[in-house]
Amino acid sequence: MTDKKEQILNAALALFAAEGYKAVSTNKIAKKAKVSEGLIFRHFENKQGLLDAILGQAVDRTKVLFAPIIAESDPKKVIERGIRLPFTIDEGEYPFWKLQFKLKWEIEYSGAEKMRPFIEKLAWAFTELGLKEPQKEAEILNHIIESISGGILKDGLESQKPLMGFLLKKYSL
Amino acid sequence: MTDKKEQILNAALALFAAEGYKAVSTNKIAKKAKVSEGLIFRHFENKQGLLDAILGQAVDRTKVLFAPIIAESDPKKVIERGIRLPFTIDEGEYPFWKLQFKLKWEIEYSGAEKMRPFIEKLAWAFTELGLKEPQKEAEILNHIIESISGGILKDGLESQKPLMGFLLKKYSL
DNA sequence: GTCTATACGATGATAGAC
DNA sequence: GTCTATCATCGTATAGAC
Repeated sequence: MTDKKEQILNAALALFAAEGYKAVSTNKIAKKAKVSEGLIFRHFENKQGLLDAILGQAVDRTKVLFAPIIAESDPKKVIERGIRLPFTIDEGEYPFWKLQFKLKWEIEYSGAEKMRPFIEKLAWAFTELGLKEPQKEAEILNHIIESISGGILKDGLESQKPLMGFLLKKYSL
Repeated sequence: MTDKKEQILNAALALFAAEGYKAVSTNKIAKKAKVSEGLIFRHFENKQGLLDAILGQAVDRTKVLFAPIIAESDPKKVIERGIRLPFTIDEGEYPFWKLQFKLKWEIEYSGAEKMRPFIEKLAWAFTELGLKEPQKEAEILNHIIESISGGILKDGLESQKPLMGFLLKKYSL
């Protein structure tokens, strides 16, 4: 944590999440990390390498996030946990997830791939519950969850909170 | 159309939508528009002014887009048109709307304001149809429509098309 | 591992001629 | 209205000393 390499990573994540990848200069990162600018290039070769280092965690962090849902064997609980998911993210992790949403539009960077296991699990749950078109139910619910997540990341938890209880009722949980 | 100012506007819109505001240089815009770089600053003062000129249309274009829905007096038709909306956007307008989505994350730029009349109309429709929590129903449907729109803009119409018929059924239309 | 100094192309923007 | 030439600054990246 007091390691300079860590400081660079933390500063870069915070700045990229707040202002975007292109908008942030290595100079700015160095200043925020209280480190010389050259050190960034020693550790990460170039600016892209710095972004890659941050993004390298994304696959793992997404897996961790979805793990309890994937492991769940009760279909109703799968839906419930899915709906609750965006509301249970630790605020300290907001910058990281905000960066994922930003990059989805700033560069091509496919976040869709990482959602697949989650969507499939939702589809499985809807199948178990006897819904007619489980795959499409799953995709719609995923759309809702993704859009709500975006809303939380952009406008704060409070802006979306009323929707959680409503959704749980709507999916009769 | 053959007007140089128009050429700049068109080139800038296409490039901003494809690569983002920060990522595109005035030099690149000038080359695409087949115009001298200096002319951009004669017409728009600075790069931000060029973006503002493009964004100036956003409020009006959004109004035009929602106008038929706002004017609709049959609540069922309101829901139906809302669901169909993202699927009926002219492909030639994709760059413009893609830019709106991009900027929502690249700069603060509130697109939320412009959606309000639409959400309120949905809420009115759900009220007419006797739903328990029309306001929340409206916000959820808006989330779905927004996320689907994003999907179309990012991955193409085909990626989302199967969901339209399903949604119409789900809302029993 | 870390810092200072610096190369050098790109970028937003201006001045002046036509 | 439009172009060419030009500028100051910023941005990424490297070299070399400690």
